[in-house]
Amino acid sequence: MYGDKFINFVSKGIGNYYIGTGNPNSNTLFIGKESAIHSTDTFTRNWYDCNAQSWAIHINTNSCEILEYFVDNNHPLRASWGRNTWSKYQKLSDFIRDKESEPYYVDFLKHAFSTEINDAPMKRTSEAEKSSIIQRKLLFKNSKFIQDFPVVVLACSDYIQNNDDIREIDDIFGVTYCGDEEGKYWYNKGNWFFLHYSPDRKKLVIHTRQLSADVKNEMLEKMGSIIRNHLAEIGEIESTNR
DNA sequence: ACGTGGCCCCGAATGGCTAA
DNA sequence: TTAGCCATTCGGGGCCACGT
Repeated sequence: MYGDKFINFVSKGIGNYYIGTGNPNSNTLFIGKESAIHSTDTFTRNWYDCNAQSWAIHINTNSCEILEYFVDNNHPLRASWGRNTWSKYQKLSDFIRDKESEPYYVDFLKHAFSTEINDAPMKRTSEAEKSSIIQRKLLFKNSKFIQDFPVVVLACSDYIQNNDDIREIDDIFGVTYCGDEEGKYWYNKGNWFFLHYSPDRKKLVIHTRQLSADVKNEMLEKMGSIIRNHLAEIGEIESTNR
């Protein structure tokens, strides 16, 4: 059910780092800033800290996480639905699969895997501890599991950089920016994304902002169609029951 | 009438730049 | 070196159009 690359990534992570959530066998990886968990929320903190351990159990028992569910009135995601990150991931996933969005329904976890570039959860990004991001970038660079996804969405804005001096995205993911004409999508100062491809064009890495409040639907729709076309071109239109 | 989603504005925080 | 200024980002509040 799970491949060696993932099993290896999980076994090294027990007691060390956060793995993520969703379907590790999918073809799309979402990388956000950090999990939005309040410092006083011990229950969710505990869930986060035990993430690698619980993946080890899933591997040993051939089970998986709950990958689809309805966000009812009592669900913590309900109040901020439409603004929070998971509702935006869901919408993007719907565009990728060219599917109508169902209100308050989560199933993008079946079709994508989600993790964070900062392994230090905090409710607000401004208060988050950011000193360990550099180590996690190295972890991602050296992980076969992370590198194998043919589509990576870096939804973490300034936590990772590609500019005149620093080419972190190129370096970590083995890709290059394909230029302003083909690869730059700019809607306003808070809505933009950039395309990067591997030399053989099989891997697409998209750099964008944290997908949460004030994200334009138009941007998600365009991003989704680009990902969909890419998956079709490399013959990865996903199977439905992985 | 009401709920939902899209959008805009505001505040807090950060980081870069510059002038004193 | 440091204070001040500005641009950027993200969460929250709230308004409004639209459809049922």
